[in-house]
Amino acid sequence: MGASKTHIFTISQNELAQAAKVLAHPARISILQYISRQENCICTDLVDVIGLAQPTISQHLNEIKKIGLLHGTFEGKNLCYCINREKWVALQQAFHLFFTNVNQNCC
Amino acid sequence: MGASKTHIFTISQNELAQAAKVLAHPARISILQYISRQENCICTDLVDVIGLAQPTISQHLNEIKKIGLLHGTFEGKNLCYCINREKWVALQQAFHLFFTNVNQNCC
DNA sequence: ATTATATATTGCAATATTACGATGATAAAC
DNA sequence: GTTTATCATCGTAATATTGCAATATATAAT
Repeated sequence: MGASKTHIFTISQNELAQAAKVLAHPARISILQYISRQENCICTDLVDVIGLAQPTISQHLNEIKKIGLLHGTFEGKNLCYCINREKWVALQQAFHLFFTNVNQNCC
Repeated sequence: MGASKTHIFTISQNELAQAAKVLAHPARISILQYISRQENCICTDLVDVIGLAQPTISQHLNEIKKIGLLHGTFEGKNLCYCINREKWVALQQAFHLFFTNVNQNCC
């Protein structure tokens, strides 16, 4: 096969896994950390800072955008990406709950 | 290429991404949740409960083991898997730090 | 209008992941 | 010793991910 059998799991299991997948690449970790340190952020910066080709950065940004963690607004020719704080906090909470629940019932 | 360029990122970025990758599959989320609800856990149970073939479950368990999140001890012919609480708490802390740091500096 | 700059999209190659049948290893039960 | 039960490993097919060159798009600057 090769594809995950998502249908045999719950929605929240799939959602958490999906979110984890976005964080499952050092480039995307690095991108999120960099954006959080800037007032705003343009792709060119990321290409220089991170050291991957422009299309690759663009793809990674898209992965992060897909789960609603980023929103970008064009300011002229520059695209300023920003973290969606609401979504960020929600995700943080989801991970927190998972870690806490598993740990509390742990054998 | 197809392989991540891990060498251009920091150790902690790679480690967090690596851990996220382990959580990036609903089967592994489900396995961890199930083990936490049991006194201990044997592979056969997981095969029945989750609904994936035994070799597939075994592979997923191995992924989780690789980052030290599980330790299994044989009790006769049964292998009892247990969550490594120390490692679990350390991972929880790593995710907590990441989420908090990014959020605090967020634009 | 033309050129330069910034980002997205397409197409493709290399590699990784997911899943399972078949087989192997080990220990309990008989 | 043979059978049964439990788990791991091997081999392999299907699919997903990663990365980049080439190209497209869109705005700014000239």
